[in-house]
Amino acid sequence: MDGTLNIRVTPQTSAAAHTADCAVFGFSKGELRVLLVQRAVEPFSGYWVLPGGAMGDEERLEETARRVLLELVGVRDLYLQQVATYSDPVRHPVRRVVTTSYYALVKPENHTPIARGYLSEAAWHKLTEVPELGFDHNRLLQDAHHRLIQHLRDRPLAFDLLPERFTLTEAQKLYEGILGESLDRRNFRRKILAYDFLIETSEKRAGVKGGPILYRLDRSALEREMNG
Amino acid sequence: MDGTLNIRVTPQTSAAAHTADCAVFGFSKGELRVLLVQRAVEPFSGYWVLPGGAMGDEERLEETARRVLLELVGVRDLYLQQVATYSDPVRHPVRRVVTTSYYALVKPENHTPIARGYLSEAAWHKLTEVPELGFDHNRLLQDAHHRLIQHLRDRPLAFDLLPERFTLTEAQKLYEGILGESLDRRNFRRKILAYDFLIETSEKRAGVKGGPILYRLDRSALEREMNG
DNA sequence: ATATTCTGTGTATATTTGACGCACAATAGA
DNA sequence: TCTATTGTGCGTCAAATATACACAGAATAT
Repeated sequence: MDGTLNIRVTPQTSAAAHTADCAVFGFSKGELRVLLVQRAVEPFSGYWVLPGGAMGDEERLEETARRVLLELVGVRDLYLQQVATYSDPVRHPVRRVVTTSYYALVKPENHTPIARGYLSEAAWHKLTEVPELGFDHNRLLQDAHHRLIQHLRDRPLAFDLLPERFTLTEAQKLYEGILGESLDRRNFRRKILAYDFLIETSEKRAGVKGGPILYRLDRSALEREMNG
Repeated sequence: MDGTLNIRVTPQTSAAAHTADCAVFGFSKGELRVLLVQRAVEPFSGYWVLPGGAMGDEERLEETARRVLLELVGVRDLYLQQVATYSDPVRHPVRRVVTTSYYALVKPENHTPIARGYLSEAAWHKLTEVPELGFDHNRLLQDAHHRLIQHLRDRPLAFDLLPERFTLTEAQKLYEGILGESLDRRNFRRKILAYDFLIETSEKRAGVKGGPILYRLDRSALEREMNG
């Protein structure tokens, strides 16, 4: 695709590498966390960054993101969403790298991240205590978080972060953690039950005062809600 | 349909070309239109597509989009927004091309598109009468339109398409054209005036029954609204 | 047992949204 | 010039939605 009046010689064969970077969010101990990895090689050796990797020749970017996460945290993500593409020519100090960012949602307690390859560490960080990241990843992370909040406001989709059975209070804590604000218990309950993809089970959670009812997700109803 | 068998070994050095494609929306004669160009070369010779071009070596994708539009329709866009990145390995039949789509808003009456380079035609099409496009551009267009509507629902940003002074009815027609639905005149008025970036002028529009009041945009207030 | 803590439910109020009627202004046509 | 027509400007009323808040019951802790 050309047709320019530019004097540029080879815009066609511009060969920037393309990567996919993932903001993997997880919720544990009442806080939203993000999975970061620490680089052991230059550039930005010693810096924490979002996990990412180069797009393969036969791969779509989403597949790249999925593969990278699989290799790193050994999990098939429950939710993966494209956020944006960053193409500043000097965002990578060595060579030109265009990156497309995704956000993902996983359950941290299920997956202990392992540092592999060029990484020296991999760990969950509280979103409120994220250090200065390598490259432009602070910005990527910020944009991804904004997008997550935006999506969550429209339609409930964070249920993948909850266990198979959960109480409404647990769901509320999850929402509060992601949205970063506290919600009224009764209003949250009413609103979330207004959708009809929560199924009340006959079980109650033991060890908690009040004996809260356990709910489970009606996946088919959720699908309908997401599409319709 | 192919030609290039990839024997590439290292996914790191993957060198897919990267383009920016633009869904340029314009509003005229009460309808939302999109700027399409007709290809005169293979692949998809004779097909209409979204205007686009290859990213230059020193260019960010948004600059590419801006440059392509400048070269094609000779206009500095009023609004340009990234939509998504498409990376299906076979979305381009000849070689691998990743594309990032943008949508733009311009005033059609100000700019007569000119077909240049590899193009045989360039014209505004009613959004309701878009033909089968080359590549995956029907999908790109659809996604861009969705994004536009989404943005318009959140915050008013289509005022750039209006003349310096305009009546509320003109603004309403614009919204209706983009959203594809009719709105109640009085409710629209109330809602749009609830924001405070419309300044009532002392002038009235002549030649129109009712003598409607002309408004103008308070750019600084709009900025505040968009950011805050 | 008794106090404590958390869950579950209802209700009253304020705000936002949607539908609609009517008078006035400017034009168009006789 | 006078009248009909058409579109604007403004207000009202009802429905839906969001927000704030109070109390009873269940399970736990002492």
